[in-house]
Amino acid sequence: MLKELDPLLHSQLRLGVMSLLMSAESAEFVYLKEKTNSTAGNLSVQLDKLSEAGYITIEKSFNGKKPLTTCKVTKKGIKAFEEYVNTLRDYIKK
Amino acid sequence: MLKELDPLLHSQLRLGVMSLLMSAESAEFVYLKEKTNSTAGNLSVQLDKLSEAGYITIEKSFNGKKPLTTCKVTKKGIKAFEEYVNTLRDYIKK
DNA sequence: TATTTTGGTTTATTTTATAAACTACTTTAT
DNA sequence: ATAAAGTAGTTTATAAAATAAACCAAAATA
Repeated sequence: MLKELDPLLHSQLRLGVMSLLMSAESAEFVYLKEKTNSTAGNLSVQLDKLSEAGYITIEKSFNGKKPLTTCKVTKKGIKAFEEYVNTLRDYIKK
Repeated sequence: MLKELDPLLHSQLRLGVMSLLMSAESAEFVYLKEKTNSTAGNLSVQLDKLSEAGYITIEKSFNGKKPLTTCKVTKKGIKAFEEYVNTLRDYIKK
């Protein structure tokens, strides 16, 4: 029987964000927006969900006078991502 | 930039169905229902969507007196699945 | 022969994703 | 100096998707 895929990660945008964070120490809102080709609104909502779940941390600061939102994946997030990938492999391996 | 994941395949249940069909010549409704641990209603709806998209064919017949729904993946479905998997690899590789 | 089970479909509800509108501030052009 | 446009987001509304609930017809079981 196929196992369930963590619904928090099985979303194109949230998975994209996590994927980027998995290989980047930290990433800024604008960078994530560009790389995932998402709208600011959608990204904002999805980052909140990941943060709510404890998969990432969000830090708001300023870059000179502009607001700066910086995200990092947490240990919990890394674990969830790895589990998700393992589960997914059952779906996509031939 | 991350590419978009075929939304028709990026659904746990539809992906599960496709995954099973990719390695099974054909599969019956009841088998798919068990393997994916889905409800009949949800499965029925999702099979229709895959069929609408031309990713699978659905054949309705009888097994003695009981209705029997048999599904097969099409060439188009195989191609779509393979493309999906390739795109997905960019998301889940470290 | 009433009751439950099988194999589904259809419709309604909930959840999720996306888009649109808005805020607050900054930079650029006039 | 000030209007217009751009940046970096958030909030709210809408559309789409997934799921659950209700239903149907026939068959098997008690």
